[in-house]
Amino acid sequence: MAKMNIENVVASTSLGQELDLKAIENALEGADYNPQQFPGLVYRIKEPKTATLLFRSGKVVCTGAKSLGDVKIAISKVAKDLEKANIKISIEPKIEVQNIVASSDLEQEINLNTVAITLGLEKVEYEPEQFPGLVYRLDEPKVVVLLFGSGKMVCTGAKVPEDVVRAVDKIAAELRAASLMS
Amino acid sequence: RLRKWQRRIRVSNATERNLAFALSELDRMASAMGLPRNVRETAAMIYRKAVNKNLIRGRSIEGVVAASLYAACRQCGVPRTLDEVAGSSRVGRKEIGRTYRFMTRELKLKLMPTKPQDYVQRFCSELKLSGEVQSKAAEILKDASEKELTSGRGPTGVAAAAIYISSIICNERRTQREVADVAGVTEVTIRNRYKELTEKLGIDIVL
DNA sequence: GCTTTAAAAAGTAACCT
DNA sequence: AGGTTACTTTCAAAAGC
Repeated sequence: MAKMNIENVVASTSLGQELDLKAIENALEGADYNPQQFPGLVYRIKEPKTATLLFRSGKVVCTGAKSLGDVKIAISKVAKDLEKANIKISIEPKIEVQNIVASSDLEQEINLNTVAITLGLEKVEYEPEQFPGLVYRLDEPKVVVLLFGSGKMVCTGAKVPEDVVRAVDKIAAELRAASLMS
Repeated sequence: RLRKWQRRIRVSNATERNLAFALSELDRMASAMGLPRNVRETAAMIYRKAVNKNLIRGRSIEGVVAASLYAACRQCGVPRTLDEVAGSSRVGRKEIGRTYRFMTRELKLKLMPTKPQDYVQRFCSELKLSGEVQSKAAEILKDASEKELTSGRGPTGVAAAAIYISSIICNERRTQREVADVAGVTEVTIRNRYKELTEKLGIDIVL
């Protein structure tokens, strides 16, 4: 019933050692470093298609992965590339998922104006002038869901896939309870 | 003790000075936007409430004034878009929007989402269209709403298309460009909304 | 608050033919 | 009139302004 698709996973970790970003930029293809603009070096790899941010402190942020498994694969590849380019990584990176973005579908058209007025106390924001989606903030799980007139949704802020499922189920239940959806 | 009094006087002066500045800025913007007195008074009331709740901390007076005006227009049923408000302010659209969200939250202002119908009178007046066109547009918008043709679409764009269609039906035709300029949307948007409304509401327009 | 990254949703906008 | 690209919204981490 709840077709949920993970679209993006953001995770962080640390290589446990300081990095010479200038040297890495020159050694790796696909590495961009503009300290004037941003303190992190951007390293893109094609498989899994991701963009990893490397910081002088050794802290790492991986974005773009389509699954939790891809995050591990991507970070392992980045570490391997760094070693090939002379930098030896001594520790096994402990990965922390920071955010999961997923899409889902209620498979029914929704009247956003009615939803905003009916459930519009503290958790709903709907400004069609600015953005077509209704912003729905949940406390438990602590995520934000964008609900569109088509019934399609985007859930962000989740730490684990289960948060997305719970959020979608919770919203569907609330809409049904208010007869805003069958 | 004398010090204490002097400080109170200083604070009092600063508070009064800021309030005076805010109200003059509010009046300047309201005049530039051609807003009626009731909207100005509502905005001033909202601004005073914001001051009383210390919502100005970390924000500019001009930003809070602009957001107060934006909120007042909506509360009075004669909304202006954030772009229109920003056009008369030194503060950008993005910040006015943020301040507006913050204020509605803190002051518990429960404003309804803006609807296309809220713009019909103003746009028709600027286009010098008759009450007949306004009524026709209102009729179209009512049907559009019932058939879920307004969810997620920009209210001004839907209103513009309904007015464009009505102007043709009532033989008071305005071009897409004329309506687009008044509504602050592009001709492409009017064309898209026009196509959807005529097709899904079964309106036949013979050009 | 900003800067940078990625990604989806649906609408609107900008630019080019 | 189309078509393509791009921006709007949401989220989190990183280091530093």
